[in-house]
Amino acid sequence: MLDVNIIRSEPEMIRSMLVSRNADTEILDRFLEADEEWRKLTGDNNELRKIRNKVSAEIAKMPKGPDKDAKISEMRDTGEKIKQNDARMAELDSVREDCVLNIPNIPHESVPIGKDSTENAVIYEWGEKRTFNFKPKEHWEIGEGLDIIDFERGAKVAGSGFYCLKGDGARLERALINFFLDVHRKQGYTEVFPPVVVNTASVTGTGQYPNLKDDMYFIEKDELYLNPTAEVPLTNLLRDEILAKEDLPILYTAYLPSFRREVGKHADTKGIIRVHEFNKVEMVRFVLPETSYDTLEILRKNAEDIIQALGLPYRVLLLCTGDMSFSCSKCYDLEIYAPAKDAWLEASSCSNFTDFQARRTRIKYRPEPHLKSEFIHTLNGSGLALPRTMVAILENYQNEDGSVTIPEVLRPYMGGQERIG
RNA sequence: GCCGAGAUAGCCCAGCCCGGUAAGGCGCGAGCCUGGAAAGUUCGUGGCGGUUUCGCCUCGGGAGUUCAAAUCUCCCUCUCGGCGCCA
Repeated sequence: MLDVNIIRSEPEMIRSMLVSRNADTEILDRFLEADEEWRKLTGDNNELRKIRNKVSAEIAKMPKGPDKDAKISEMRDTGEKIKQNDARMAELDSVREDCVLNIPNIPHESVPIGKDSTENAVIYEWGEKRTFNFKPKEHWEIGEGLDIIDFERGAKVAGSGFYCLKGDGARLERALINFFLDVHRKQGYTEVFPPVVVNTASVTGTGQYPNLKDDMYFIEKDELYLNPTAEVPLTNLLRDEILAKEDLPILYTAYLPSFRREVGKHADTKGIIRVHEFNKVEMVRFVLPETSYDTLEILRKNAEDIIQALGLPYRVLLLCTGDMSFSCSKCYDLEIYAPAKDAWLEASSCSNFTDFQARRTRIKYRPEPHLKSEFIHTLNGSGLALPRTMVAILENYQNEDGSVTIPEVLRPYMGGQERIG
């Protein structure tokens, strides 16, 4: 959510921002129109209330009689007028809120202008792509060959888009989760195990609601959403809190299953690249505003360290305005190389949300004692999404006989085992 | 699921029965005092707008009654306790 003062004072900047993000500008005009009338009525009612407060105090002190009755009757009309204005303001306010909740964050000046993912900037590549002296298999072939991924039975239990890991596959998943969390703990994050369901206030706070609401699983009876990303519960842990300046930065990490309905998305339906339920380890940072862009670089490094430790080739993308998600002002994607299709898989997204989420969640700090509290900045990065890391490991570490070598850093988590199969 | 008790400023808490400017304490900050500190004392310490001394809003959320609601009525949410059920 943007500061409404910015929308009022620089509407043309907001308009061109919306265009650069492929968003509809009609929302801006709707806001400005509603806001103008709302502000006028606010002023009117302020004035009417002032009169009513004053006269009510006089009434309290007046003796019974026609003078008093006249005042009361007068104030009855004033009260009626206030009530009418309030009703109109409530209408306008819901328009304003609807608009402001649907206006995306303002991209940082370093973000390239572009219409879609083809215009993202590749910052650099890391690692050597392995050369194979045989034709590398797809991850699902490897997984099924080793009986460590079971698509059919996963679908039997929960439906299409759900899968099951077995044996060393399940152990590898657990090893990765533990490894990721251990690394992040050493990087300074506090490990958290939050709820897997989140309420509407939480998904509104981080910006998934309303614009991504159809992509989340919703439990109607309890009005709860299945967690779409641990960014939601982690960020909302501190919702409506005023933090002490000396407590910042606050760093949380969590392993949590994530659920996405993936409506209308038909690419990558084979394998585990795009599924409805996946595990993910997430990092969230609550920081002082002036440090957030430097922190984004650190956050990205925190995620990169993991991919490097696994020895997987990857590249860093700086997303352009047209491809960035709703809440962020700047975002890097980390894509791991998958040799079977000669493709890059997005395994991490590291974003600075500036005060956009903090404003929605009302997370503040006091710069100096007794000064006005201000919104903090929030950042979030995946470290990492499990299925795509699994794909990259299976494909990059596969051997000609169908077995998979376990990356060295994971072996301590698998009882010293060196290969699967 | 049933019954009961609660929700008031950063924190604690009074006011509610009986409607009329939200009291007090803690913590924090500033001034006075002091050689310095403590103690003492004065002031400040929710939000928005205007910017000297002003106004409006704010008592978990919403609706209602009233000239006037923290206070009365109704609905909802959350917390705590008891009972029930339960991995």
